[in-house]
Amino acid sequence: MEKTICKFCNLKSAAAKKLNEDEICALGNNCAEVQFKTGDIIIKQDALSTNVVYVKSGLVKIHIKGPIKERIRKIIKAPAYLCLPSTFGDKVNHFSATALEDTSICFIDVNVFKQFIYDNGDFAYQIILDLSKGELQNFHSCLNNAQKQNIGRVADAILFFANEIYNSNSFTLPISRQDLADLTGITRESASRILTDFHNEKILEIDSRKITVVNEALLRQISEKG
Amino acid sequence: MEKTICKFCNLKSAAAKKLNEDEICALGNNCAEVQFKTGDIIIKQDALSTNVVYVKSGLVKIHIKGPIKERIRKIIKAPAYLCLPSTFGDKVNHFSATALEDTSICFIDVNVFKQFIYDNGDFAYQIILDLSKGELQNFHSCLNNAQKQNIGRVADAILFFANEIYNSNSFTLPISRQDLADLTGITRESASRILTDFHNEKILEIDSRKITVVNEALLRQISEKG
DNA sequence: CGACTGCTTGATGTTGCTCAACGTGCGTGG
DNA sequence: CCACGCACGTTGAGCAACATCAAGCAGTCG
Repeated sequence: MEKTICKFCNLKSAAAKKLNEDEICALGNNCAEVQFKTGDIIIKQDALSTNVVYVKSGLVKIHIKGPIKERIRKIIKAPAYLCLPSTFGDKVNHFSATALEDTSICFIDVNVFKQFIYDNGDFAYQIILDLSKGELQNFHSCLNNAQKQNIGRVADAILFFANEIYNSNSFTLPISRQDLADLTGITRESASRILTDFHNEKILEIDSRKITVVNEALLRQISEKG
Repeated sequence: MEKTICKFCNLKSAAAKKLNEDEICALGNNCAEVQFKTGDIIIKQDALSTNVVYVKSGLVKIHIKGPIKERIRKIIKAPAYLCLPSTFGDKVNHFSATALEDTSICFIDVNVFKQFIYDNGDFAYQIILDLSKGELQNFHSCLNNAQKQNIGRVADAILFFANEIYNSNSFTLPISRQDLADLTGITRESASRILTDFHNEKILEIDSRKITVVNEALLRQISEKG
């Protein structure tokens, strides 16, 4: 039965590790795991958010359709909760989520989740930690973006993929140039231009979506100088 | 004794209202109320954050010294918790807070606060709600700012003061032009220019820091169009 | 009264967006 | 199978928005 699935899951969140035997059973009974393929939409903006969404494995982009243009808020790597604030702060999703690679998602009944917060202080505290860290991170990225010019933002994005996502100087970009532009808040043309600039200055090796960071020191310098 | 102070305080946060008799006593015993005058620094960036900070009354600006220039993150009106994420997510403050008018602050021992989260599910849930709403709000303001041009941001700021802070079309700006610029992420000169533009176009009546919104509809339109 | 701060205004340079043209790969329908 | 539309990517030219630089003005404090 499903009961056992969560119990023996080795990809539990920090909060879920604090649950006791009974609670884990409750979680198993009110939780559904779903597989998504690259490009699949996981949750849709403005839809009712009736579940807590946990990314068990894979890679996801959080994006939002603004009044003017699409914006990618961030890229999330498993394991992580997706948009907890949406779930609690409001009834509807404030953004969409799309899988960037094959991804496993657990949908958890929000009432069960809420009950855990009420009953299990350890669990609640972990969630609060999670939210706090998320906000700090989010805030800093906002701040950085606001002060940097385009070249710095693109450098940031490249370093983010290299260091945070793939832990390698050589990787395949999981998104298109348009998406890269939406992620950094610039235009498709600017993104393209800057990438070729980086290539010309021997900072990156680029073969369509395959990217190798050649001169990381310089890239980091560009990122920091803005 | 201090015990009674919190108990009979009529400016309790939503979370504090969920505390029981004993907990309120504990709060009273581990909480210090301090008065700040306009311009006083309440907390300082990079200092250790050993207390939860609650704004009981008054007005506060949260600002951060970036690598390039000062940035004002937001203006907070009582009652509200200040930078909970900093307190839990990290040991040091990620920003400074300065009083914009005479302000009452309660410093609460973080361990007592933490204990409430562990022991009192209602309390924990209120904090989670608070954090969630904060993040959603924060996120939307980031998004807006990123897509808007200067004139729209200034319009935003004026509307914010008129509607959120003073609930009046006529008010005295509690900050300098430089601060307004830091708040909207533009230069002092641009802020100044845009204000006189608004004045010339009969959108605002301006007498140094005294501002009256004359044509709110148009201002709102400017804010929305970007 | 002079130094200083906060504010305003104009002139100039830079950044990055828009628009437009063009190449490429992919899927669809005749 | 080819023609066609379509999404994606690249490149160049022109222009609008802003920051920067520079100068000047009013109020204030020692």
